[in-house]
Amino acid sequence: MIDECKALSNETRLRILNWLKDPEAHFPCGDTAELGVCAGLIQQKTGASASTVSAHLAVLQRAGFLQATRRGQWIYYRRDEARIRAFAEDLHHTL
Amino acid sequence: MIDECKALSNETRLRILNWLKDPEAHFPCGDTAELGVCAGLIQQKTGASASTVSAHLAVLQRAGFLQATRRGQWIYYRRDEARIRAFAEDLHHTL
DNA sequence: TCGCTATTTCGCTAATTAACGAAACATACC
DNA sequence: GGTATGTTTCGTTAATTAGCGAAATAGCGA
Repeated sequence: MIDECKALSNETRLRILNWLKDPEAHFPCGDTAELGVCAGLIQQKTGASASTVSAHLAVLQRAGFLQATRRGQWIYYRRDEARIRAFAEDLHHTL
Repeated sequence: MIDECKALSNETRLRILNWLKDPEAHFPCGDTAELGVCAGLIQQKTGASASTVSAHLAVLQRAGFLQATRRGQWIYYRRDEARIRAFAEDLHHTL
């Protein structure tokens, strides 16, 4: 629970999660098939450096909110909706 | 939302919130009338220093999770259930 | 293998958080 | 006012987080 709360304690990471809720709308010129959105597009949209965004994505992945799939030199990220929902409900019950 | 998530990103603070869910059960030898639990009892139960616990309680108060009432030299803390519930639901909708 | 692109990891700096003991402040009593 | 207790604030140290640029790694095509 603490890792998840820490993952959500950052504006950029909240934004990324929100964008990935509706990839087609937020990444119109990207191939956002069921694999998700590639790291490069996410990086561009945040306006931060590639290394910073990579670290953010890693935090979100470690918290269980994102799943990653490598396809060649591209890595696609998508939300793990089940984990996100489970966390939200768990938190609701814990508080 | 970020302040709230940060407030929850600490084991001791989570514990305090949980204890204050049911004050009578967790603080049996304390006067836990509707004012809540006095800071000294909370401090003792955490096992941390008074200054540390004071800082934790301040974080929880700033996040809106706790309300404080001073009665003479004692300060009593209680949960703000409405704010806690609102945050949990807001988070649920945001994620 | 080389050159290129995509991405992560590393090294660094700066800011924030966590914890403590001491000092300061708030309240009460004699 | 002096003393005592409860609590917060301050000053300090240590750990963690945030962000960057450079270096390293991963994958691809010629």
